[in-house]
Amino acid sequence: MRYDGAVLARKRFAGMNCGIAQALEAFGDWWTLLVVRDAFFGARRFSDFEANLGIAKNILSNRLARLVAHDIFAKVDGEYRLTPKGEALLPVLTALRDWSDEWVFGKGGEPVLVKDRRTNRRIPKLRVTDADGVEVTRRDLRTVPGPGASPETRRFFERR
Amino acid sequence: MRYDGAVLARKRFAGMNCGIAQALEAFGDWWTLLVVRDAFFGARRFSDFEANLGIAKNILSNRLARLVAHDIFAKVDGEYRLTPKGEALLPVLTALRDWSDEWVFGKGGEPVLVKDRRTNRRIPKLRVTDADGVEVTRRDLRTVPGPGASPETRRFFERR
DNA sequence: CAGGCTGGTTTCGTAATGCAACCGGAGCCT
DNA sequence: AGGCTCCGGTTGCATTACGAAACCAGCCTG
Repeated sequence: MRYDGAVLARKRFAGMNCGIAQALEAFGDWWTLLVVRDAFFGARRFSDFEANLGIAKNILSNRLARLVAHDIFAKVDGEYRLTPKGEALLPVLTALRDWSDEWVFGKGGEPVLVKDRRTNRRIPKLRVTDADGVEVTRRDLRTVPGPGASPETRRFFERR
Repeated sequence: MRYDGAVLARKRFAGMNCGIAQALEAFGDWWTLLVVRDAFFGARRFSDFEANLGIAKNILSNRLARLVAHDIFAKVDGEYRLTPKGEALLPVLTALRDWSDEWVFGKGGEPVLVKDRRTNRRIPKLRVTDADGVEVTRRDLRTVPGPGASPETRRFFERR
């Protein structure tokens, strides 16, 4: 299946001036992020993803095409490989797993553990910190328009 | 609209033995994470979300109900507030923004900047590190079944 | 008590999903 | 050559979810 650019563009956020919306445009549906996850686990071929996920072939085909279109996967020698842009999703996947380990499964209920291959020690949870490395919460943060802010975005922050 | 538990359950992954799938079960569609983002920006009332996102009322109603069902929001005095479980999504949102800032907008194109309220310095990007604080990549990692792994999950890792 | 605002629910057309069947090429046998 | 069987899809079609707009019920406010 060819990626026609319109999938998930129910209401297009492709032009939305927000990084989170942009990220969701690239992999913001049910399957897409699971496909990426499997790629991190080592899946490369169409049949790898198909077997691991139990996804319908047409949907898988569409999602892979989309990921290639977004330069998250590259198709070489009939295999789908993570690009640097795709590899850069590691913190996203890690944050999601951290969250569910803590709030869905709870301590001792983690279905998978991620360890350092050499030291065999667990990877610590991601922390949002200030420039000095001190952990911060939502209340310590201030969100301001950046250099790429649209007029609309600026207006939004002025209103607040 | 009442949350009937079936939304997004095209194929239910609610029981899937994977944290990422679990996270997606809670907020795995287009709008839901944007609703959460807006809550982090300070939105509390139905009309706040509606105005910021331009979302249809029925969809918003459904998503809010789902977020309440998943204990990410709590409805108190007619307002939707982030629970601790919801606040814990900060690293997820941060990871998504980090990624799009780097790979979609590029340096100097960031639509929004997140700063420390006191020091006014930017929050550094999230890094996946080993136990000593050294940044690691996908190739440094090994994924193993955890204490909560289902037999199916264990089999999957044995096969590899 | 008319009118407006908030916070929804209902209706209904449209778009995405997912199952199953089909298909074309490559690599074997024989 | 002829036929078998994977692999990697595409096509067709029924089902389901999504989303825009209309509607509605409570609560203020004048």
